[in-house]
Amino acid sequence: MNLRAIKPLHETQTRILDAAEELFMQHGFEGASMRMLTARAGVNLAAINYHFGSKDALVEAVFRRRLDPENAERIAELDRLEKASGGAPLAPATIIRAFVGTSLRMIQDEKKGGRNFIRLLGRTYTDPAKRIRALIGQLYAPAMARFKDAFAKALPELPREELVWRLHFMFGTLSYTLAATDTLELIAGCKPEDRYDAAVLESRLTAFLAAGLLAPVPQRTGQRATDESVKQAA
Amino acid sequence: MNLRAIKPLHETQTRILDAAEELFMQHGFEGASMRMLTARAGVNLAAINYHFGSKDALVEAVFRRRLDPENAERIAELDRLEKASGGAPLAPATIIRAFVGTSLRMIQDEKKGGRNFIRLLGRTYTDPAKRIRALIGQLYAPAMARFKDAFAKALPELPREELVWRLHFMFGTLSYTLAATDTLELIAGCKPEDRYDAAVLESRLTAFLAAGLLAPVPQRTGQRATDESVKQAA
DNA sequence: CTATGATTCAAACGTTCGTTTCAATCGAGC
DNA sequence: GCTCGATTGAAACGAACGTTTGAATCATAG
Repeated sequence: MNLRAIKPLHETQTRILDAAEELFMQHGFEGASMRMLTARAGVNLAAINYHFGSKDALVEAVFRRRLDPENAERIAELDRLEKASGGAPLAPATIIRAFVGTSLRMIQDEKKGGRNFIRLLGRTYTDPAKRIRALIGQLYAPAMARFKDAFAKALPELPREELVWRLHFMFGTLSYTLAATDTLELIAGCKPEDRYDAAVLESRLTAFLAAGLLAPVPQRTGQRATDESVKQAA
Repeated sequence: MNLRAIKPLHETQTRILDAAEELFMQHGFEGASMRMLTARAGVNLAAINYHFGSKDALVEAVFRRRLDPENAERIAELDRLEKASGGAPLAPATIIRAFVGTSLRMIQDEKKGGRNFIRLLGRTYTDPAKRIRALIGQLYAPAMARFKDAFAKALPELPREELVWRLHFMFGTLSYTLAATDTLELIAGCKPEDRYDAAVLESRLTAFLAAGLLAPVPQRTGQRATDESVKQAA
């Protein structure tokens, strides 16, 4: 009674999700219209509302399809690493590589979304729509908490507040790197064919991020004249 | 013949630019409609087309108003530092601080746009619309080239390709940090009142970025199985 | 005061948006 | 073969979009 339905249903839904992934990345969520999406997917205009309910629900489905497995994999890898170390704290670079590597592996695996989705994801972190950022945050929260604990265990001497900031910086570097396609050409001519070589990029990113994470904690000399400016902003 | 016109003309245009800065940040360029913008600015619906020509031209004006002076200031500060050093190469952290500091100073100075514009800017780096990214790139290009040369002089031993990547990472960290408002709360509870204390943030960011910039260059062991994946992506 | 050019105003333009409707089509179960 | 729920199809919905129009209003120069 349901076997019959699964095949073509899954087929249509998948085609819509694939088209949405690509067009959302190219034009944004508001810029990609229902008519563009359905035309690209080769389905009827009404199919999105029929299968997903609304355009907003489609956006959520696009992210859930990729992020739920990805973050599960991320956490599983961290579990594996900690189990293998037998209770000894992991090296920070190892934790970084576990987090970064999972994202970069998506680039190479078209089945997991490839570059399309990962660039869409990078752009969405800073999307102006609060609803969308909230969705992303919610999907990332468990993995984020898990990795934060791992870092705290690996760096017991680093002040908690400084750690939080540095995780913020690291997440920013990763998401921006995955999203940006122009800055690199802006800074200097860059061969695009090795720009997304995931293994090389993973090494570069891990080296950069690990060094930043382990940077000496700056003495807080900067607090002199800032109180008033904070107050005026309130 | 023109003095009379300057006052109210400037007044209306400024009100529109201020409203656009805020609403573009909150809703994005497509999400903020002409009717929202003019209502917030307290001007007639036709005023934007009258004074700026089109909505697209308004977007460009919003960025030009802030970025042209900002990047001029950035370059001037670098000139000043190099002149003061008397030909000796600058410390990388000094160059970073010059770049980062100019952005962060905007946060504290409402006359220069304050948080509103700087967050709008951070979000725009990854905007899906090619036209907008091209505009931002064009406005940043001179400052970018200038700072790239300064870093190359400060780090003669760092391979040029690695430097370009690390500038990419650094620019990403900065722009994401300025844009993101949610990730920090996601990672851990964070007192928002010191989140945008520019002086403290400048110290944190500079320490993080300088460490990343000076990280050991990773040996490129990652190139083993990546050739095929590069080809399949082409 | 009158004439002139700049600016504001209310109203409407045609287009496109996301969504809905309802008939047509499909495919398995009795 | 017929029935019935699931899916697709073509067409239309009202709303909102960016833009344009032409008259009204304003402030100055003569």
